[in-house]
Amino acid sequence: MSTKKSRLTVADVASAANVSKATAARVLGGYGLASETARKAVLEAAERLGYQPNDLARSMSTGRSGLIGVVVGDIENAFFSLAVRGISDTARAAGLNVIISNSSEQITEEREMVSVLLRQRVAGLIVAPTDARQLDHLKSAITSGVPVVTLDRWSPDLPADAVCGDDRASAISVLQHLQGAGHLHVAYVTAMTSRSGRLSAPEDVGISAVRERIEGFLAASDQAGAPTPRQMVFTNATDDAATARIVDKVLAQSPRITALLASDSLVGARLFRALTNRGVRLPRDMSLVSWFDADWTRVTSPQISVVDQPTYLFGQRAAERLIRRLKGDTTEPQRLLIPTPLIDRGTIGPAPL
Amino acid sequence: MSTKKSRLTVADVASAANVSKATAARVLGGYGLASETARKAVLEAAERLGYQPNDLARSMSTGRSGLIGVVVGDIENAFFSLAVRGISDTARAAGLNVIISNSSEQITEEREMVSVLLRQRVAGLIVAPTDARQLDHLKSAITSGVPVVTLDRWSPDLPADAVCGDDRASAISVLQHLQGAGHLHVAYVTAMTSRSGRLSAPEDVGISAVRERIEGFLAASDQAGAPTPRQMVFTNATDDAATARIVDKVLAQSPRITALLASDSLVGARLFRALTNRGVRLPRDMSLVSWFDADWTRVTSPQISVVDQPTYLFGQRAAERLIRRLKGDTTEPQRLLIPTPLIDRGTIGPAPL
DNA sequence: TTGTATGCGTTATCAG
DNA sequence: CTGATAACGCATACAA
Repeated sequence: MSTKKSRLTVADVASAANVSKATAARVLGGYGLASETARKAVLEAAERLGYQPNDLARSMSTGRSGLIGVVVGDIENAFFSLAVRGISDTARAAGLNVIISNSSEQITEEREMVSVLLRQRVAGLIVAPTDARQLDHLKSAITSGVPVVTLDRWSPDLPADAVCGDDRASAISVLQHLQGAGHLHVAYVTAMTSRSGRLSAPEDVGISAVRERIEGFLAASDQAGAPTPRQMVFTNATDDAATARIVDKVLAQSPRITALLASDSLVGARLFRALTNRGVRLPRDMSLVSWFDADWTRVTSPQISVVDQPTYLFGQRAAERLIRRLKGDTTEPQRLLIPTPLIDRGTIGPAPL
Repeated sequence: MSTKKSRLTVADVASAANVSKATAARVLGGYGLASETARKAVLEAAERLGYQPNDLARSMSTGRSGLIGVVVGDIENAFFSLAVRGISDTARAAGLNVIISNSSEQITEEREMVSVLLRQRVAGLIVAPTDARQLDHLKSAITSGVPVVTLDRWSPDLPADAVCGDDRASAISVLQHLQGAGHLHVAYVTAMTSRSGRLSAPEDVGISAVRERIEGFLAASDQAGAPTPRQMVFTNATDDAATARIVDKVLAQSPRITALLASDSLVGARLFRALTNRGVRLPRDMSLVSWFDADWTRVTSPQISVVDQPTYLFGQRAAERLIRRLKGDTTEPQRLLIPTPLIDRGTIGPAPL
């Protein structure tokens, strides 16, 4: 009799409590006025029947969805999953739910995911844009009133808050540190794909964080008088086999390369394995610095020197900024740079020779 | 003039195309009939205006939300983030979106998250229940018509599909393997918290996967004639310091413990660090096997022997099962056991003495 | 303080 | 084939 519909509504509670739908809605929604007696009757009825509000309907009415959308490159990567945790924790504390999706670092997937999230009427978006030159989908989100915060990446073309590491500066300071230890010939290795296996132009690097690190790398190399620094940027380190081939090239190169920079912790692990397999000893034969303080960097011997990117904090800050926007902050978009200090563990040594 | 409301609706498109709302809805929604001319007019207008459907409203109308809710113990843990990736990929391919939340392995948080997801009217739930003895919230979800699939964990009390590793069997086979190498005194180390630091009773282990592994461990120990196997289960390995204390206890114990089982890869890494710090050499002085084939297990030397839990596959299978349920499958709930083979890399050696 | 009536943007029914 | 019109579950002006 009573259970003809799938789930109960305010109307059911209202009639059970002998009040109008509006009154029941008011006390259940926690807004407007209601007498103490009415309130008690409604709450008692709701409890007894096991009423659960329908947030979908509420969102339709209010226009607010209570959802924020997140698009990261790859949730499997600890870099992002830590950031996601930071976002989740902060969002939840503010009563917001989080929908997460992956772009697999591909612009078509990123567009698709943003579109899906927009259709779900998310209140705001946190995105790690995979290509700084293709931001139209994010621009139009902003135009249509959905605030966007970019994570780990940034573009001057996009009027959105950004939370990033200080990539250019940290690349420079790492390189200077290495130069101080006598390393003139340093290579930068990234999983970014390219035809030639070497860097064409820094402008061709879609992920702004990587581009800025490379720019810093090139600037510091130039300044130290390193020859052909652009030839020292190796791309396509997408798996163990490809990375092993890069290591072979590196080891064969003359003048001898004495230090390696890994663009992220996955590349770092691949480099470490390839070097170890070839009997190269760290840091005696080769120095190594990896971006991101991943777990694995502290179980090797020696432990790996890293550029520490506190991505949980990235996530927290990004969520905080977004929440501020959702509360109506309309000040100028801000770019928040989070320091990413070098933690020199055991893989920076004096340059051999 | 034209842009008075925040976003456009079918009505806007309809009037722009000079058709009725109903007709516009039909072609935009891809249901019902429409003449070729009407269809063209509507699509053209939608394109021109930049119409984007409102999935919230659609969900309200249809009752289907197109969302599935996921509650894992900790998204930072590669075990879960891999599984989440498997879920996401599979769900997306079926046109479903995924809302992810963390329980932090605490039942109150798990309850809260399930409740939030239910209010969002998710179509189904994938949960890694943190306590097999507290499942009422999941039961009532099922009762109210929301299918549930449990991930990595399982309870006979819950009428839900489950996708798990074969924990009991793999624990037994690992122990037998160790026994074959002469190890009689083996310890099991877990991050589960307990007052005493040792196992009281297996029934007190809330996470069913861990309980089953411990049961297997105890059974195989008993059968091999190991004395007081229950004393060989060490709890509270929640961080490096606590784990180091456990290692001290282990090393001090007599008869000498010659092999360690790590309940997950975080515990494994902590054990590895503590052992290494103390100059214990693997596998000469101590053998070590960790559950989960985490990244870090292949950069140590020697590489770590692991029980391989293919959690991406766990996620895929769980999503597939859920999708099947959403399509109306009402057959008996099934428990899918996924093999978790031992990969013996370099940390199982002959027992010393 | 409470109730009535209407709107949110869809889908879906049912005459024309 | 098309067009009114009524849901869906809640919020909210406005009236009582």
